Amino acid sequence: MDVTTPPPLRVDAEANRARIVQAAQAVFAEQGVSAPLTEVAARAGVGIATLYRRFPDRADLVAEAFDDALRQYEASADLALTDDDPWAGFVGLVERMAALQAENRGFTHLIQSVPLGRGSSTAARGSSGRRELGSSGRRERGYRTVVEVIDRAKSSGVLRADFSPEDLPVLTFAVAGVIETTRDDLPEAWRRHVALFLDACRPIAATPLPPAPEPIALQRAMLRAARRRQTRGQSG
Amino acid sequence: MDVTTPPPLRVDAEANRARIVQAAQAVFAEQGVSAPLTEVAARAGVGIATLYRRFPDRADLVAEAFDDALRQYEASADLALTDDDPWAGFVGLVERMAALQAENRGFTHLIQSVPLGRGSSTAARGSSGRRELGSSGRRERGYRTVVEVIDRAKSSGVLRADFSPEDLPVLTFAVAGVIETTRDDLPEAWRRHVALFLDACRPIAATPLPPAPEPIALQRAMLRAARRRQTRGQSG
DNA sequence: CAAGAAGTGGAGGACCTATTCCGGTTAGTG
DNA sequence: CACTAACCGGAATAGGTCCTCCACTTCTTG
Repeated sequence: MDVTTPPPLRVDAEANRARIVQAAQAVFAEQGVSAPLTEVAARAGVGIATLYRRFPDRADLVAEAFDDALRQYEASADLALTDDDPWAGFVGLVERMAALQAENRGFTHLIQSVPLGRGSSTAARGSSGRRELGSSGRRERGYRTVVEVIDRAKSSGVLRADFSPEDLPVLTFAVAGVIETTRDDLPEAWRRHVALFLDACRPIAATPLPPAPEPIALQRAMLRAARRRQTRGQSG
Repeated sequence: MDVTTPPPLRVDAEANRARIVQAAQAVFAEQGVSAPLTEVAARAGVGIATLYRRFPDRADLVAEAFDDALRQYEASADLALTDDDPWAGFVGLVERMAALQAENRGFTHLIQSVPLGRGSSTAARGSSGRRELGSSGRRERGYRTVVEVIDRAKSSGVLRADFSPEDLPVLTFAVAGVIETTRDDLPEAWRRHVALFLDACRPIAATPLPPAPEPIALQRAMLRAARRRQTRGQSG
């Protein structure tokens, strides 16, 4: 797939492209990925048509705009695995993920928008035009590391045995709900909810739980949510 | 305030009014309180103008449409207080509240839309035209009971001492986030998150927590969220 | 049963965003 | 420097929702 490399852009076009991505980062961070594209174009100082020519699909723009954030996610997972204390690593990971969501409104959307393993829009083009690891690949690798962090914590006995990797995406949805509602007036409210969640993760707190979500269904749910966000805005 | 009772409606108007409320219940439950009012009107079999004449403000319609749900909330709290086992009462309350959110998409919005103590749109009119306890009053009484449930559980030593009544509204936001994302593909996913939350509520799980939200700021956040939902839809 | 007050429906104006079209502009090349 | 392919910006088209206005209909009452 993708045997032909796209022709390089004219230098002015490449510059505009970069400015669009930069503007998108700012706008999406503030308003989420459903922000009006006209605003992205305006902030980039280009016409709306230019934006559409370069990114026919909003998802393409999103994927590229959040490459940095995704890198941080990846780094967070790696860092967690590095920690000598498996519990501290797990806690740090969970807290950093939530913090990323709080800092960057679009991160929540991204982490759901690019689930593990898709086919299309995988290759992102860097500012130089070289091919790089796409968002999808990055997200996938990140998730694999997360699973390792969880496994390590479980086998060290510091994380309850019935904890499931699928619990983290669900926490992501929950944190998104808290942040969405409290962003302006209680920007730190999510911390306490996360802290409670972490208390529940210790073996000593364990009581029987309802079954963890089916991974495939979870993925479907995330995809559907992403699609919803994309479709929205064009109406209500 | 409100010294003059509004004149009674014509019988056909009263019938239409009832049909609008009924339609609103169904539509809001399915789509949330930001659902297009044209759909409510259509399902009620009346013109859009009729709806607006009777409910100039969307919030008025919401308050009345969810009177039943609010009654269930109140009943849930009462029931929890009745339970012999303070812990079982608390657990039941939390689970029922989340279940109400899952069943009725608008409930989440309502419980945030009518916070403790406002002034206006307090008096709802029953189908007979009599004045009744308004949504606001109902919600306020319900919340008082919730606080009692929490206090009882804490003084019995079955609920961690640093638990705060404000943690429940925040849980509501979190559950809303989970349900919003998983409704179609994992309709039961919220149960596990709630179960984890409950595990965290036991004294044995307690570790130091970040401070609980300021009640006044929490209320502001809820109001703002309600306003956001109201303003939305007219654009994006 | 005949005013006339009360109520009704749907068209229309105001917003907002997405997406395309096209005449004008500019970087790159020989 | 001249020419062309690539590029650009903004206007225009296409939805979708909110809310108001107004000519028409239907209860109610004397």
